[in-house]
Amino acid sequence: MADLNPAQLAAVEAGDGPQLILAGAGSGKTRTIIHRIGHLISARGVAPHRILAVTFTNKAAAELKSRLSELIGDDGGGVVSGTFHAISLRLLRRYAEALAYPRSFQVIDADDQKALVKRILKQANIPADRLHPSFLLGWIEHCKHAGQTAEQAPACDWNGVDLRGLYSTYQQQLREHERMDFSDLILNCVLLMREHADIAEALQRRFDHILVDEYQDTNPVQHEWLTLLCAGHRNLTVVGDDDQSIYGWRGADIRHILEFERIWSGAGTHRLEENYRSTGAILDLANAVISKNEDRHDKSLRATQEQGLLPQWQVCNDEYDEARQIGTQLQAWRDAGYAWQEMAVLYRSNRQSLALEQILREQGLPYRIVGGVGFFERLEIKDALAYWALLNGCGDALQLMRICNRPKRGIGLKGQEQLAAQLSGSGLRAHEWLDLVAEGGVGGVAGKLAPLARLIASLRPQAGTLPDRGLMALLQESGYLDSLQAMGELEAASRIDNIHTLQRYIELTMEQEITPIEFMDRAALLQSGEEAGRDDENEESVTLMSLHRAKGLEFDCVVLPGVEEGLLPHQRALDDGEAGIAEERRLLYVGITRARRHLKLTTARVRRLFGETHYPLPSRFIKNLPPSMLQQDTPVATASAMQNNSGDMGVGSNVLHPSFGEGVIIDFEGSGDAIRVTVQFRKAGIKRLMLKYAALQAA
DNA sequence: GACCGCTATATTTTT
DNA sequence: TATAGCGGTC
Repeated sequence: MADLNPAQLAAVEAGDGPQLILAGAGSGKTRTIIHRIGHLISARGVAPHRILAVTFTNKAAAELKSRLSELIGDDGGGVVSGTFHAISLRLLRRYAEALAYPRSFQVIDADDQKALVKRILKQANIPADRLHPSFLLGWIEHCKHAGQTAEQAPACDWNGVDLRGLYSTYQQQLREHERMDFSDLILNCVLLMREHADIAEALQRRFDHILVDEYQDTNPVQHEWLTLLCAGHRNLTVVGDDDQSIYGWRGADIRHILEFERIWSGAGTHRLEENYRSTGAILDLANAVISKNEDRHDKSLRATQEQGLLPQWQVCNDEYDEARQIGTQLQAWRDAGYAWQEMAVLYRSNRQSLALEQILREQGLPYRIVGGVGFFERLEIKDALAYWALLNGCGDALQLMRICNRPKRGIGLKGQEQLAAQLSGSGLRAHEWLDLVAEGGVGGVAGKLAPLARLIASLRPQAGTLPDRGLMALLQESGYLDSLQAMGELEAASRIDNIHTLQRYIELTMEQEITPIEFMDRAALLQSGEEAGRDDENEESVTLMSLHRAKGLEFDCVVLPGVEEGLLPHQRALDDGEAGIAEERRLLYVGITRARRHLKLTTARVRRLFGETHYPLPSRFIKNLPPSMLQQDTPVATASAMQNNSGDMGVGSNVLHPSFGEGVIIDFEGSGDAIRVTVQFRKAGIKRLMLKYAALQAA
């Protein structure tokens, strides 16, 4: 451990009791956790299986495991590590019955969850304009994040609708379908411990040490989860950075890390402030930006790398100009010897990728967009998994309903209702019921399922054996694969390709001799195809993704487009007042600190969003920075601009614009070439214009 | 049951 | 401005 710095070493060797490790961006956070775990095992004699390491993503959990094995060998494998959700699910599998759930319950995904809420609202005859499904779901999630069951949730009347009642209905329906949603995984674990002292005690005795990564992102129910689990020993080590708390909108409460020392009396605090990632110039900018936030642990990153080049700030004409400038910059970095995969463009809103995509394609630069529909959320993957689950004897009613008419079997909405009623009336599990159907033991519409049921019954002996040929045979012979062809050749090919990826993943995973339901758990908790064996990470291409997705990653060269008022900070965050702006500032901080060597920020003078034209001001976050921190690069605009003599105009002047018509200036800002005016147009409303480019005339 | 056209909607989305 | 999903109609 000779290569740890003093602060890291102190954190690694800190004794029992609560420990807070404030780890700035690029300060060797993961190394420190791993070494601390290693220290607990080798120096303190803690048994590996009595250590629990909690993360937020599967990727982080996997990295932890592999680096731990690297450091301490086989013992690393004994450490229990996983996401909050994965660990919770494992506990719930064992104790589900205490919550009146069958042990074979499944996890419901976001799509099915939304469909369920929609159905509930429809049944209750509540139209979307009175209560929007996503609003209801958001409210329920909010309650769950706060650790509130339907009974404990606050009474809430929305347009005469009782939200708490609907929350309760939603839970009932989930239970009837034998499903839990993602938030339930955590909340139900907490309920288990709240309501069953014996289980709580057993779980509290299970681990001697708990370590949590990305602690700034914990929400109240996760906090309670941790509090309950380590109630016996209080050996809780949390690692995080309050300056990187960007999930407040998902219920994360930054106070858990800000007030850690108050919440956990006697806590030790360790600050990791030496940054091994970025150049000094990049860190100077990061520090300058984040220091404007008020509620934060006082710390600042120190560079260990060379000072490097100043980050650049470029003002562009519009989003297409911005994209072109970015393309030029990326090419310049490439010419300087950087690989494409060492570059990233990180934006606030996914919509920003549109113009970038278009221009980068025109310029012939390789890029990949991260985001969008996750692998396991794809239609064909969900279908294939439903078939697989039914084949392997763990499918449920939702899965049967999903595939009963795919391919077309002549079962319409009415038929599906009938099937659902028959199935639930039988009291059988879906696959048992299907066997009954195969034998011709069910009448009515169910008859239309008989061929499928018989096919499944005939293939079932092949299920669970390796190599697993059952699924592909089922999809082929049931006509499912053929039904994909109806979507067009290209699309069908890509979907079938995805199914083959799934097939490989199934075989790979089943080698570990896990049960079908455990396999379904993994699929439910995984979201990307990367982990499923599709590896486009190493592709030779520039990465385009949202700032949120970029947390935890690093690149040699980073571009942050759209550093503007309205986008960063986002308009919608401004409504949340100071707290909203602080989180947006942290988002910019996260973006800046992703860069190792080169950083470029851009701003557009004109940005079209949803068909509306905006004239954004540069972000407040980069205003009033010392001029030595950013190299401003503002080329002469190419727009056909009319030169105005601003001397003729001022606040109150009447003006005329060729497309917006008559208006009056209500604000004036800037000087020289950078004058912005805010104009109240009589018909077009308030617009901000760059005087130099606006064809604005004194009227 | 399929198709077409209208309309609602657009911040971020670790699980 | 772009798109997905829904509802109406054939």
